[in-house]
Amino acid sequence: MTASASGPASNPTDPERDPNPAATTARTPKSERTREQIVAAALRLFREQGYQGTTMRAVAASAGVSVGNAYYYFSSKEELIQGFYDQMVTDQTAACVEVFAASTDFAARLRGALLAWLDAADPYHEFAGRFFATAAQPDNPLSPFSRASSPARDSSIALYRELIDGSSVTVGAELSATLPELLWLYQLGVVLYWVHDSSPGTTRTRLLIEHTVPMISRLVRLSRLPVIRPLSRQTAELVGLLRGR
Amino acid sequence: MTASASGPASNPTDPERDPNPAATTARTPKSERTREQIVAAALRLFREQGYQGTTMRAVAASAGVSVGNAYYYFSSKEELIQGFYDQMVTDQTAACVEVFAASTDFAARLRGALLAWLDAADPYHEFAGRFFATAAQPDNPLSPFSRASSPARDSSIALYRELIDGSSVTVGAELSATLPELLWLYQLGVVLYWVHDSSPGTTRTRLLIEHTVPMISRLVRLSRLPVIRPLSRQTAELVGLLRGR
DNA sequence: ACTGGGTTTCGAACACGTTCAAAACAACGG
DNA sequence: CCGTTGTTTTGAACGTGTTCGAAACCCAGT
Repeated sequence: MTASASGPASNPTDPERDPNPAATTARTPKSERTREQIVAAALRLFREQGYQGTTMRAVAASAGVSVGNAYYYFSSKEELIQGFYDQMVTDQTAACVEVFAASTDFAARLRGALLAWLDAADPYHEFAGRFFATAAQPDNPLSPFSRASSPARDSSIALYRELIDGSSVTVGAELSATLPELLWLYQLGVVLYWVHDSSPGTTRTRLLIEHTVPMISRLVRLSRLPVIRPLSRQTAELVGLLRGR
Repeated sequence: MTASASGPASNPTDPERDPNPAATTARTPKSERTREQIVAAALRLFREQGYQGTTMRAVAASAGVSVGNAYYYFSSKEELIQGFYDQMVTDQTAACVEVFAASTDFAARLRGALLAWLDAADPYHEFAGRFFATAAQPDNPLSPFSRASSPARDSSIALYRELIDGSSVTVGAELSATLPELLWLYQLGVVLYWVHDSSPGTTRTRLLIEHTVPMISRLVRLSRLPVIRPLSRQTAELVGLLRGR
């Protein structure tokens, strides 16, 4: 990690280099090919040698390009991780089609969605630690809250919207709008735990899911109770307040 | 960041170099002096130039030692951050003495404790991002959940125990044991938000506190209600289950 | 004083992420 | 074909975190 010479914010003019992040479509000519080769090589090496163990020189060599060329497409090593991120959302969404078709029970659907994420992420468990660490940095474009990852975030939230709407549960009016976002936050928490989970087969995380899903489900149902209603309202307000960074 | 040559776990035998982390006591001879000079220089530079902007060479020079010597005491640049961490807990605890003396109202005390943390951490806001990022790494000794930071964690949890016990609130039996730990987790969440908060004067974080403290307070009181009790119990169980990593 | 072993300090050397100026290539108008 | 202009590719060079073998220092035991 090299310091950025002078000021804090490095490049003053940033005229958007990235052509298009659309998944597999070959938008621009076949430079898209090179890009894919690089990200593929990176993910493979990350899986095999971990994040730290993978050098940019190795990625470039493995992709059959020069180091400089890798940097032409990805402005840093961290940015290569976006590939991983995208793949997670894609895989989870795909797996959820089946899950959602199987049951309308809220808890079952929530459980399924989380397990789907876990399955998709499993091969990258070791390297995910490094990933979420860098992603946790505020200014970092990879942060789950950042501008740059809003497409991934939005589609993840949309997934939870679908999870709720297709389920048999009735959500109180106050929470209805914000519940998907809350569930997304909950998933973030589970992921955070998973990252730290070194138990064989990530048993602990699965335990966490088995135990928390019923609690969430119960909470959602309770949210309509008169005693709880103010809390629901406050929660919804809070989310609204804190959003829009 | 250099790769660790061969396997994932680097050094096979790790015969504990660190003499003793006790705060300011000059335990071993006056090598302790050097250590302090280094950490002081580091914190100062971090504050002035940020984490990235501070080079190990600069830290060493500013402390009047050689680069190699700095590495004799701290095995990495990240490890220098422990100094920051320790200072936070110390400052917060000190400030809370006054806060706790001033009121027995649960919400007031909780609010005060959080604001105390905020005040202590404020000068390091920019650099805190980098800090928590690396701290978020599972294997990292700086992780708030790790073995290495258990003293800091324990004393933080103890602080919350005191906060509760000295307050006028009555906690349900099920939650009583685990509530301090839960509050510590809550604080972790606030800190996480603070790290990402770029509003002037960290207004947003203060808003978050003003809004969530009453909610927490309400939740704690509700925790004894018959409808909620099972949830409290489950929560307590969960914490017990997941602890003991 | 001298010796020997431990601790502390040094700074050159290394590996890696990143940058940059220039070369190679592609596309197109004459 | 030849220039011109824009895109892609290259690899040497730079700055930084980190390592390592050797020097300097300290201090008890003789």
